[in-house]
Amino acid sequence: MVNLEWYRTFKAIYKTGTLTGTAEVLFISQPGVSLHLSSLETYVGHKLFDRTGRKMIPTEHGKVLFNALVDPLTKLEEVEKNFQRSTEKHVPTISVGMCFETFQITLEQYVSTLPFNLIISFGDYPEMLDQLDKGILDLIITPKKGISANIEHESFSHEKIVLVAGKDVDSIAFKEVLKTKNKGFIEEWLKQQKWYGTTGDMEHLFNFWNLNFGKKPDFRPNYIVPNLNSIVRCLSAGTGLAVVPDFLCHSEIDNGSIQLIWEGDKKLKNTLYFGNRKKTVHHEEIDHIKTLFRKVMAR
Amino acid sequence: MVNLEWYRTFKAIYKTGTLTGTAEVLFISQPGVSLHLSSLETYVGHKLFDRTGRKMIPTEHGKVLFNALVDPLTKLEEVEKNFQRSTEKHVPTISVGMCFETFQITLEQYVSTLPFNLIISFGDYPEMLDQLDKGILDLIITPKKGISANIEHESFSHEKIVLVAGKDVDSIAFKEVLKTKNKGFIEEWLKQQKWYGTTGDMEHLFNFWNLNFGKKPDFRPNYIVPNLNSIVRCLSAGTGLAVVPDFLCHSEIDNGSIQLIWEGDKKLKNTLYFGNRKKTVHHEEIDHIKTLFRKVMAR
DNA sequence: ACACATGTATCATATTTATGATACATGTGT
DNA sequence: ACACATGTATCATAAATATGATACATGTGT
Repeated sequence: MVNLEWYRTFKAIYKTGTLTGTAEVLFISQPGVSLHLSSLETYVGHKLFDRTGRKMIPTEHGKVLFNALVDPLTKLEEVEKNFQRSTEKHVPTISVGMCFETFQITLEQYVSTLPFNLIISFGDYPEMLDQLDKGILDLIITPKKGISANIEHESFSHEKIVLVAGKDVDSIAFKEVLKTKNKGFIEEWLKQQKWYGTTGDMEHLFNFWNLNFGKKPDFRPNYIVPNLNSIVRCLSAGTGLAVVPDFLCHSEIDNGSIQLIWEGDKKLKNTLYFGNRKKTVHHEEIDHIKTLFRKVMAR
Repeated sequence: MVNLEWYRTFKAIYKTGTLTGTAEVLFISQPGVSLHLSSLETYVGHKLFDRTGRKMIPTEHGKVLFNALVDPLTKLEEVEKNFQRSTEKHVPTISVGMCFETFQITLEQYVSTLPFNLIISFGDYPEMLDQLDKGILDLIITPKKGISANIEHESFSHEKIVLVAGKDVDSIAFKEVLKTKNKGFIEEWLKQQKWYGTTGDMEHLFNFWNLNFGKKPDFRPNYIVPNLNSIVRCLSAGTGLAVVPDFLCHSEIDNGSIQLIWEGDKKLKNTLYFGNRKKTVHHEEIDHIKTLFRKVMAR
């Protein structure tokens, strides 16, 4: 098996052009460098440098190898810097998992202001929970609590799944229909309208329909757009209906570009939780993000 | 300095959960694994695993470290596979440098059909030439020849920098103006029109104007779009003028959605070259790409 | 053309690192 | 509660690796 140190030495030779220089850079002896290189050359089965008078010139194979490993190797060398036992703080990286739509209307606007690095990861909730436990994620925003003992959940807001419409939709007429309390009428009126949906999940629409009409919706949305925020933007154009979490369109409802026309007979409401490991070295950063969330969600 | 092998061992411990298992996976002894881990722990200054009865449980620091290094480390471990002295061929990766617009109208459509991996790199020509020499690129498409002895150039096509217009532009009128051969008239007529430009370089327009009017253009384009292909698409809508390389809009000119209204009094013409290292292990793949280019450029 | 500066390869030797043997620790099943 | 399976830590020792000294090679400047 190739010794990873050979790679480091190889890269340094490639950069410095001499074994002596490499030795100085890596704080090892020149014969050691020579040894590393010859070991690597033997291993890969190709000469990697042409030894000219003063300089090591990479061969074609050397160039190919170099390109194959510079990027990951450089990144790996960087890792060390973040772990030196030093007093100087380094900028940590926080990984947060949530659904795409939530990110767009909450954190996105603040990303550039964060005093640490951020990785947003989109995925489904059980997977996110697993990754949180494994340490791949540091914080998740989810409507479903997990059961792991290492993870603490904290509710911070609610989402209501509601029926919204563009401002040009005749909500007065719909109110009249609602007043009849006749499920058949209501359903029929709704099915007459133009509906929006997303490529991925129809979960909200299914649940909403199921809760209010006791069955699956027997129609397909007329327009399929990439995500829930696209729906909100489309509705803002004037017409159409969709079932979405209310917090995704608070501002649009407030300024009148979208109407909340029905919260449902039985209301569909989820609690939103923060989830993070109880033990974490990133409490400060996580709290920072939580604060931003609370600010955005409290309107 | 950390020994990169410690990382490999650390990752394996994280994955297997035991030192013994790690030893088997890495073909080293269990005490060796123990040594690597304790060395790494000493170095980073934190315990990385809790030793429970049967399993190594990563500590918070262990999780953070793991996340910091899995990706690059895994990639680095992959490198080895591509260099084993084996008879089985592996899929090579070819790096090609060219300008963004050229890529879009030539290679883009064939990318999925290539029997090798491809990395397209966009940059300026001198830099690309340098990277070609260093082995970071394997092939470049450029209008400027370099001088390095290791690099061979081959002309394969030409580009004419021409004045094009949307189909609704009154080219008959412009022909009349051209007939006057009065530079002032021509310039005036052109400046009356709506012009397109790109965010980045105005080089084509500058050169064209300079060659035909002996000065810099004293107006700014009315519409600034991201790249030359955007210009072509915008012009296809009907109106507007732009100076672009002809090969970017061959098909649009042919089908009449764009008019080539002036090649200039003095023609602005570049030769396009392939550039690659004379010594390369990727001749076959490079020839494949060259063939595609010749096919696209010959119309 | 020469001395010199710069750089690589090869030794014997020193140091580091890995190993096998084994003691010790902790869950598991009866 | 006990024996046993599974796993880690710690030795002395073996093997691998790194080092300093030095020979050798090749450009550079006078």
